[in-house]
Amino acid sequence: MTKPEQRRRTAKQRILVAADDLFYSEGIRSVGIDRVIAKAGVAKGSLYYSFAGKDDLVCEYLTNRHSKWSERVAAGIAAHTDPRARILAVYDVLGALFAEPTYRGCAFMNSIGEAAPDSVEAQATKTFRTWVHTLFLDLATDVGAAEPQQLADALVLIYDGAVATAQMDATPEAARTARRLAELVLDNARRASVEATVKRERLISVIDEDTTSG
Amino acid sequence: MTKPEQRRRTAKQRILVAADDLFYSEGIRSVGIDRVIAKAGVAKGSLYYSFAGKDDLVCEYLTNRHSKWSERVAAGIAAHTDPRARILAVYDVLGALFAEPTYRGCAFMNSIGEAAPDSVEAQATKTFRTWVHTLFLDLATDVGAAEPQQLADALVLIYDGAVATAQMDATPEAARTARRLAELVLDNARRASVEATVKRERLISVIDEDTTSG
DNA sequence: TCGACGCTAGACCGTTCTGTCTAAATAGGC
DNA sequence: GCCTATTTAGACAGAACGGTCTAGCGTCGA
Repeated sequence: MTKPEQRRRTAKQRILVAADDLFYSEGIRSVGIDRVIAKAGVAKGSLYYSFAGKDDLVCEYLTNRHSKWSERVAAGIAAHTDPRARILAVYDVLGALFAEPTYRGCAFMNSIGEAAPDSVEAQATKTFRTWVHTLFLDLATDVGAAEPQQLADALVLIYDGAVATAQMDATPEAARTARRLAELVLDNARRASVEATVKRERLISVIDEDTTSG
Repeated sequence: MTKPEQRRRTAKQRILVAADDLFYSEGIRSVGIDRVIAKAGVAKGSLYYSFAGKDDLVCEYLTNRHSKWSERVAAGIAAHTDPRARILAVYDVLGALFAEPTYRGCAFMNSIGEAAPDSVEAQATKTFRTWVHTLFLDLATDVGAAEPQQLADALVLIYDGAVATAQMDATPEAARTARRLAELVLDNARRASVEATVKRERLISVIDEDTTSG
């Protein structure tokens, strides 16, 4: 048994690091097993000792991408307490991501573009999307929106738009545009929420009057 | 010389139709030459007689996608005269696209996800993106925005977001969300434009007073 | 000391890939 | 009918693909 704390990285870890780099920057189908093991500096047998096959490696690659990204977003959100600021923080984290020279879009978006509908990529993407939607629905609920689902849908679309625009135009500026858009949507949602509250209170007072007089 | 109008489709045309279907639905790298010619019902020699290679075929596939889509968008815009309605029409065309059962996202987005930075896919995508930006900048200018570039950036991001969301969540609903967002952005831009006009007029009247009194 | 575990080097297999080539058939314009 | 352009079927090449297998090496816990 090797201890988890060891000086030199394990072969499996080095494979995952190499695969992450290559798969993300060049696409999954474009990168062969041989290139992964060459970059990792391991023997072919090590790959098939640690992974059931390429699909298994791809699955771990996407799973790691998911967990690392969700942790990063969670950290960005956790830096704020104000519900509105917590939402906008997501787009700031995106901005930092876009600014990285290695940025090449969403790993899941890129993977399903070259994968079959029933592939491991599709499954991982489905899981990832569930996380995205849950994230924004929770945030939209916390901000006290009159229609949280509608707000969440808008925020998800803005999120996706930022990711896609930043990739295709190779500019981190998309994050600022997304943030501005999110602010606009939040302002609008707050206005709608206030109006709904006013309406409700008016209705209550009418009922009260009615009850009192009746 | 064969006339362009002939009963039976040319081998090249049939190859292009088959390639479009396969490349779009399964990804470029995932689809081999053999599958294309099998679907087209032509000999392998016909493919290499009409195209320099797979890259050339890919290039024509993307070029055709670009021209067909830009024509479709142009037609949607042309159905309206009001500048605001012309902008919103783009998202309605997207809605019709998303509703098609074969929809699988943006062909360019999918292609660069699996391609090298200096590939024909990247080149075609660059051309496509220039068209997207020009389209929205022209529309934003026509609507009389105070800052057309800023408005165009927002509309592009909403466009990209709709395309990405619709693909990843497999729902045409994204087009409606995008349209609502676009309306919000346009309302805001109009407000900003009016305010800017008021400010300018105030400034002018101040200068006039100054000139008269001085 | 020994055996299990993690790993290595590399040969090897069958398949699939893009692309070439040959040789013959089928048009259509003149 | 002739000439050229187009198309056919299929063998073939060379490379890359995912994956298997063997033989052996080091390390570390029991």
